[in-house]
Amino acid sequence: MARATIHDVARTAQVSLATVDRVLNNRGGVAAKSVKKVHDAVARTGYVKDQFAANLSRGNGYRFVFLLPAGQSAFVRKLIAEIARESDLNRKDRVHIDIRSSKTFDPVSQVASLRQIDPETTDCAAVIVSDVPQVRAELTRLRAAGVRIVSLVADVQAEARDIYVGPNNEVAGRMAGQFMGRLIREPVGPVLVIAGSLAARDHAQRLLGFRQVLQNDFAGLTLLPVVEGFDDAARIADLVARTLDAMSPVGIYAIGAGNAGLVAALRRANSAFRPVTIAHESTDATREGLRDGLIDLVIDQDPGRAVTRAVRLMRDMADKQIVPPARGEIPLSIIIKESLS
Amino acid sequence: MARATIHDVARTAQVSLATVDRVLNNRGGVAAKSVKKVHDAVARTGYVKDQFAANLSRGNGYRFVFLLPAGQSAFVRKLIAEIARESDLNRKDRVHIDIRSSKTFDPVSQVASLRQIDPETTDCAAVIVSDVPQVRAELTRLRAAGVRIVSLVADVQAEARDIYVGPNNEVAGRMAGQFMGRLIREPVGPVLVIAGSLAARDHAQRLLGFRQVLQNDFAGLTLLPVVEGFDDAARIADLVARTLDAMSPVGIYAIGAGNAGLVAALRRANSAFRPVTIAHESTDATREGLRDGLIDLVIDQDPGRAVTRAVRLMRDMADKQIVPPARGEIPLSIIIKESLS
DNA sequence: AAAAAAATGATTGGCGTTCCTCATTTTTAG
DNA sequence: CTAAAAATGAGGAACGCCAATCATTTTTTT
Repeated sequence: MARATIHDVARTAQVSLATVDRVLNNRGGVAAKSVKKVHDAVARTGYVKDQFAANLSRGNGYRFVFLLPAGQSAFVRKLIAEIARESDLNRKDRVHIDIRSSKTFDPVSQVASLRQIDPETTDCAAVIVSDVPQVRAELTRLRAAGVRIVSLVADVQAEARDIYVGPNNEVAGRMAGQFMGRLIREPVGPVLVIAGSLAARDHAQRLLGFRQVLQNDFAGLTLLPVVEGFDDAARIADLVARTLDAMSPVGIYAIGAGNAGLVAALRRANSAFRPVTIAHESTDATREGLRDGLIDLVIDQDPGRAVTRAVRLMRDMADKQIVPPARGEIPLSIIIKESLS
Repeated sequence: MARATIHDVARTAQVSLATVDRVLNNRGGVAAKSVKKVHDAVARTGYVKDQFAANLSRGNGYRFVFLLPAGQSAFVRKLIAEIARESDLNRKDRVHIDIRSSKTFDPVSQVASLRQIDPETTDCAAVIVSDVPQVRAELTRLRAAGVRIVSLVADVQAEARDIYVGPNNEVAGRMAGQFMGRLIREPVGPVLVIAGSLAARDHAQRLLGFRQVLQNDFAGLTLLPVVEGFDDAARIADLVARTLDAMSPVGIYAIGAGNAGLVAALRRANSAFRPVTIAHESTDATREGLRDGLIDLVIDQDPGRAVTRAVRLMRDMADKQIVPPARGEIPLSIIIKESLS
């Protein structure tokens, strides 16, 4: 049996095609009882809109925007590559993706970029932005204008977006804590934590989770004062080198980016003892660290996956499907030396 | 600028629409120089087929078959649920998925099921089957008849399928080995390995990887003779209980399913000492084990992800896109107590 | 009961391909 | 050079839905 069409729905609902159309695309001006008749008929016939025909007819496809932090960070570069890839793969389905950028950690620049997004010509935007009032206001405005908003990688307040696509960062921190405690053969001593910026919501949440586990399960480990490295490799290298000398930490947890500095410092350290080191994101620097035994474990949020998922959900949202929040969660992967191919 | 259509291609190629169509859908009967003209025009205009229009016109959408092992294993149940979910999500895009099953580990039954697949009415099949000659022959026959074949979760010989979607199982085993060595505070003593069946290609590969790492990096750990549990919980429970008493292993690596038995045996064990335990797949049993501290770490191949990926690739293949083999690889995730939400 | 408003029906053209058929032109073979 | 074969052109119908317009019927208001 072929699939049901609006004709079938009209016939079983005993109304005209025009009325079915009015109901399905809620153009209004339909009596309540007719609406019900149509909905019943939809249920009875098992009608599902043929998205191909719909898109073909409407003419326009999917117009998406990705708004990313500017800059050369390995993570962002990877993200861009993945978006380009995804864009190619979806071109045959009329998906058009526009990549834009705003200054990292700069709400003013972010707001400016958001203002550039024209609700008339974009169906959905995936953004990596700061969770601050001005930005939230702008997001809310866009949503009101009909642009669906996806917060990517770093979440914002729930009211300011339609869905969050990314990992659960508190869980990430807890995993880091657990592995830290267990990979240190004798878990007693100071642990160094380097964040990018504690104003970034993802970093703050990782720290929170990490703290929880250390306090509960590994009382022997003490947290040195958390330092902010602002994802700057040189600064981090210096910082790590000095801490290694002064405090002899048994563990290092690098929450943010700039891990080339971390690896460099560890490589130069001339002590026989090497702290258990955990970092985030699979990049050239962290993979090199893993390979050479300088980093023990990397917690990765596969950007390819996040992008694929984001595009998928954007399509579904543009198709007016209901998207449950859980569908945005992407699992974290753990990478160790052995996972490198 | 709107996207190019075949009309644009025809115009810039200076040929008729009919010729463009003949070339693009290679119906033959076109002079070599016209073919070239068309291809050039495609390149020049940046023409990409509008899959919506194509599907609408052709009438039929995507007809896929999943062939799974029968039985009540938690993994298969989850797989089925994920396929159903994916099927729902894709219905609007005219994807129709048929789920069938064959007796587990039974090539004869598998061949029979494969024979049931009608090349006329199916575009692509994703199968979990044994990698044996009869099955391979049947797969090859199907491929020749125009059915694209995806080997799911467990691979088969490359010639017998179009692409493998699943994790790299040797890497999985290596990861297990590395964590085994590092999570045991003092890595000296015997390690118990339980496989489902060493005839299953995925299990054999995991064992291979595990062995490699233990031999190279953790010489203090010795492998007890590998036992086959045939994914049977009762048998495994008995086996584990007896080994715990007799050999006091410092580690247990459960390669296959039936982990309810493993957890039960560990729970009943009344020794103060508990071996470091690593298992595969996130199921009720393994999650319970993690939560209660009986299992230390689970290596998971997210079935949802495998299914999503499989469907995506099946669509791309049905659309006659070139699909690079690497796109089938799905990463492994590591689950510990802390990852449970 | 008449007038106004609301609801519904009927119909049309178009979206970009696919898959036809039939006519015409060009090339090749004899 | 003619006949046959090959290549090309021209055009139309269909796929299922959308977005209109205009006509007609039903309901509500005065």
